[in-house]
Amino acid sequence: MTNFSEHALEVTKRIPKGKVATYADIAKAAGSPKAARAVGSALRKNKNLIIIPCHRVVRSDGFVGCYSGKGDKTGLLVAEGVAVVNGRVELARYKCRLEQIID
DNA sequence: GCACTGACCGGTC
DNA sequence: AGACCGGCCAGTG
Repeated sequence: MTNFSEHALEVTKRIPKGKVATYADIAKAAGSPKAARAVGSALRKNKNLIIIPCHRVVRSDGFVGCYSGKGDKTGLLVAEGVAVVNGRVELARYKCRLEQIID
């Protein structure tokens, strides 16, 4: 596991229940604002899937995006109280500030 | 070390 | 508003 992955996963872990964060924001928090893709790669390859709420990570537009796991992110989000409409969430409502959850 | 891939983003058409 | 295109970055063969 590289430093970037660790950081990205660590941040993802801290996303509060019922909230979501964008890949771009996580990338920013990880140290590379443009590395949104890399964040996705890290989450896809990571083995800590069980301890990481990767389903709380959505795209900048609010679209849920893809998911390597079995269940679907959309369903999990709805189960946590995050309204998902047409495969997307209301960022204005559920997006959380990573700056505040990072120490 | 090069080249391809991918859970992406932003700007244009 | 919706679709398209190129460019990001890190990981893997």
